[in-house]
Amino acid sequence: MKIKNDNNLDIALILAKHGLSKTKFRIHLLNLFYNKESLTVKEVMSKSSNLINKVTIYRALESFEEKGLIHKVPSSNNMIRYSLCNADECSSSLHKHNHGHFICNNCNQTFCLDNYKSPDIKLKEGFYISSLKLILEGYCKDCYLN
Amino acid sequence: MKIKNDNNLDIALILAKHGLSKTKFRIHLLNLFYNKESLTVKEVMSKSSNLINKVTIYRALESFEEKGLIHKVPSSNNMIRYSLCNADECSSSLHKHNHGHFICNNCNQTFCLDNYKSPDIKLKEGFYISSLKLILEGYCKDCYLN
DNA sequence: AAAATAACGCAATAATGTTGCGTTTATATC
DNA sequence: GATATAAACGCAACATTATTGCGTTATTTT
Repeated sequence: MKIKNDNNLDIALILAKHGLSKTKFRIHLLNLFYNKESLTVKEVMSKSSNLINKVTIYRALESFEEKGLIHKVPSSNNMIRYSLCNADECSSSLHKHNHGHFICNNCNQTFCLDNYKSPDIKLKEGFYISSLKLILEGYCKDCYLN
Repeated sequence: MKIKNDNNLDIALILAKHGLSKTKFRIHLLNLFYNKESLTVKEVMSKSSNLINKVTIYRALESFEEKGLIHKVPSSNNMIRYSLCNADECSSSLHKHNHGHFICNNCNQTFCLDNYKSPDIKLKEGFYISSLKLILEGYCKDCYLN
C-alpha cells in the first residue's frame, strides 16, 4: 500500500525522485510539510515520536533543503523555519518563492500569501540573488484578539 | 565637544531623544549602526572592546529596538540581525520598512534596496501586521566573483 | 544476497541567548 | 553641586539551539 498524505500525493515517490532514502522518519517528515505551511526543528520534534533523535531531524532537514524539497524561511526570532518548495520554481541552487509568508509572533503559525507576486528587483551588476522572500510578522486572528 | 559620526549626526542627541542613557558603549553602538547597514550580536562584539560584556550588548540592542531606533531583519541563519530604522516610518509598536534588504550569504554584509516599494498586502480580517520586510539572499559583488 | 551508500543514535561539544542580582554610572531633583 | 532615583553594566550560572565524530543499522544498488 502506498503512503499518501491528505492531498493524495505519493510521499515515498517524491523522496525517491529527489534522491532521498525512504525511511519511516523521512516519510513522516515530508508528510508533515505537506500538511502544514512551515516547520521549525522544535515543531518537528513535537510532532514526531520521542524516540527520534534531534540530530536526525537536523540532518534530514539539511538533506531536504539540499535536494530542493524545502527552503528556509527567514524569521526574526532565532529559530530556523523551513517551508515546502514550490516544485516548479525551485532547484537546489535557486530558491525563488514569489509568495510571501506571514508569521505570527505569538503562536508561530505561518501562512502563505499566495496572491502576492514578488517585484522585479534589479540589483547592481555582479550581485547574485539566490532567494527572494517577503516576510510579514504580526499577530494572527486567534492571537490578536485574545 | 559633540560626538559625531561620519554623517555628521549628533549621536548623543539621538540617544537622548529616544529616552536612552548616553553611555560610552551605547554611543559607540549607535555609531556602528550609522556607519554600517546592519549588525548581528557577533558583529557588534567584534567591533567593540573585549571588555564589553555580551549581556550588555543583548540588552542594549533590545532597548534600541523598544525605543524604535533599530529593527530586526529576518534572516535564514539563526542569528538575529538588526538594522537602523527609518526615523520617519517606525515607532516602537510598528516597524514598517518598505525597502528590502539584501544579505550576502558569504560575508553577511547587508544592503538596503531603497528603490523597492513594498506591495500593499491585504490580509484576512483580524490579522495584525507589525512588520513587513522583503529579504533577498545571495552573493554580493565581492563574494560572487571570488 | 552481497556490497555500497545513506541514514541513524549516542555522547560530547559548540554556539547563541537569557536570568538574577549586586555594583556602577547616568539622569533627575533639590 | 549634592543627593535621590533610575538606568545600565558585569559577573556567574544557566537554558536553548545547533554541530561533530564515530560506530551501528537500514536502505539502495549491483
